[in-house]
Amino acid sequence: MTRIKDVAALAGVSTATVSRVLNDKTVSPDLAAAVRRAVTELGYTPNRTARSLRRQHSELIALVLPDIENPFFTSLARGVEDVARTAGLSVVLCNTDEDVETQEHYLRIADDENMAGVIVAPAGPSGFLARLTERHRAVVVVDRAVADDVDQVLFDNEDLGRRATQALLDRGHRRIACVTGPRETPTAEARADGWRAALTAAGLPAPDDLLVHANYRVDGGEAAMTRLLAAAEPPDAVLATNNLVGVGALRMLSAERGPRAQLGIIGDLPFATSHIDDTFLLRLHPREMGLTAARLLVSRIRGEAGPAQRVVQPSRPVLLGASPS
Amino acid sequence: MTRIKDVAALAGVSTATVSRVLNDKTVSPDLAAAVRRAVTELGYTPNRTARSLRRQHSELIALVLPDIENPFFTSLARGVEDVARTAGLSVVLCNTDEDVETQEHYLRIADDENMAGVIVAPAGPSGFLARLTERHRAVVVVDRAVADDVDQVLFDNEDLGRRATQALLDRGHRRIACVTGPRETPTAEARADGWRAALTAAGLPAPDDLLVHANYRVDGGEAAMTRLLAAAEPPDAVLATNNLVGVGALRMLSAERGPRAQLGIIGDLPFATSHIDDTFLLRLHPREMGLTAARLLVSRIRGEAGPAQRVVQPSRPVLLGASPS
DNA sequence: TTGTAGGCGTTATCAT
DNA sequence: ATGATAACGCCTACAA
Repeated sequence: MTRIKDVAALAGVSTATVSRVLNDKTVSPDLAAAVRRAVTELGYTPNRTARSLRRQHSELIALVLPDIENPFFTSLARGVEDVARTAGLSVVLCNTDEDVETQEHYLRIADDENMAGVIVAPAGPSGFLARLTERHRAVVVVDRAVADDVDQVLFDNEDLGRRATQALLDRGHRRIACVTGPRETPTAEARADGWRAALTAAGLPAPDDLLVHANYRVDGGEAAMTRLLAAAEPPDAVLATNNLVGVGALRMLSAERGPRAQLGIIGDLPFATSHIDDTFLLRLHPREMGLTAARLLVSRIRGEAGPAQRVVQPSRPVLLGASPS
Repeated sequence: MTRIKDVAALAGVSTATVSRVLNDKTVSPDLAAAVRRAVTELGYTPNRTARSLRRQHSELIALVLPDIENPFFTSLARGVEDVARTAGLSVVLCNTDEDVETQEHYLRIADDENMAGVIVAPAGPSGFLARLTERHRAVVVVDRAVADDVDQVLFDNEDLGRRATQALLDRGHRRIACVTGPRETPTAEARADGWRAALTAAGLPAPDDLLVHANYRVDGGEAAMTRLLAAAEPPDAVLATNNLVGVGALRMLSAERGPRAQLGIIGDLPFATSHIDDTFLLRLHPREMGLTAARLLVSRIRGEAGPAQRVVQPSRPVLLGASPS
């Protein structure tokens, strides 16, 4: 295992000089050259543990996500990675499984490992970030709003719900159901609010039996769709407010015979196994949300950022059908 | 920021004693109690950077994957996580995007961060593990065989290809095509070999025009299926040798009118948007592969493991249709 | 510009 | 069983 002192010995300089070369401080060209030669010859790379102990922060950032199996979040992760790598940071992905304790666990590790910063899509209620912000750690929240005074990158969820519903109205549908997430989930509620607002604005009722609170996963979408299709007065269109319930809804619908309900989905379906030309998609581009969040975090780590800000991640026009991926 | 010396001061002992309590060494009960009280009162958690500098290894393990957006690998990651957490280790997920250089980058970081071990599904040719094994780091390879003398958890890929093909033969199909990955990809080749072996064993030809080397992603499956369906003599059954090309194949097939080819897929389709009762699935259970790999890694980290071994991850009987997820 | 030396927070060795 | 202390590898005053 080669250390900085080995490099120093080989180059005939002090460890301080080696360190300076490695960190682009002022060193005379000839010595710098000698050091670099020694570095390549030995294949030396600095011990990051020692470096981060000394500097009081590492070159790692934590990306804390509630569900790593959801393509929305993996795509977001790709965006974060792209920015981080060009900034010389490495991304550490942590999966909380929507569990507040696991989330605490990972946030604590990020802290104890002196990580440079954290990007988190929070599970559960807010307030958990106090310890991190108190320690002046760089923190960016994505996808789900919190009350804390930190940078946040969010969708305008009510607007998403409204626009997706409007697209269904524009197609002439009048009895439009909404499948959303659990009552305690703010994004799910906001998107459902948008659905309600759009219907109301169009002078239509938004009866309770057309709003289904599912579990926001594939099986939730299946169950909700089954229930809606079996109703006395089935809807002629359905809005699924996230990608997973959209998958479930589509799956049930594909088995249906006779007149099919029109489906609208807020989200993307990269692994659709059927052509979905007849489905409205309001694509969210989570990758760009990741890019935005990472850029924000990097500037905060570098101390270039001002007061905490909330960025509303723009989304695109509603599309009919999905281009693959 | 509270340090071990703060705890020591509050408990009226030396830092050495605090450290001993934290690491379950022998300490008199009363002093231990005092220390624990001080720890909770201050909310102290050890600085992991300092700890790992001293101990020469951290409590992190790296999971280096070629494509974090592929559900196969996210599911594998979940398995690794489950074992790691109960062993007191935290998982760091790294995405190489099938790029050898990026892989090198992350493996180097794992080394420089003194991580306790690495689980890697290798991108590109073998030999890249030399540095890690030389340094006696704990390493487990998953999914893709390498020549290095390290623990490996693999499928018997040729057997997978054979069994999946046999299932199609059992259904009476005779003209069976195979859509697999690029020529340089060993797992893709091995599964195709299995396809060929099954056909040969059944006394059937395995002509070149029935074997398509696709790019092993969704669009590859689409392109391959398009080509096969447009052929002068289209197959009456198609084997897709991984989940992503399976998705693409299914997508094209779902648009097809008239007599549909029977599809067999090696892999799972957690996000299928259609009912796929008429598709053969040979499910791989990547989560269990992750469990196996992580158990192996943990025992190696603890020094309990013997010589490097290759574990063949069992798979299940071919299923007709998929139960969701 | 370069070198010397102290310290980041923890654990392990060596006395007691 | 407990405490003082050195060491892990690096960076950065400070001195020269």
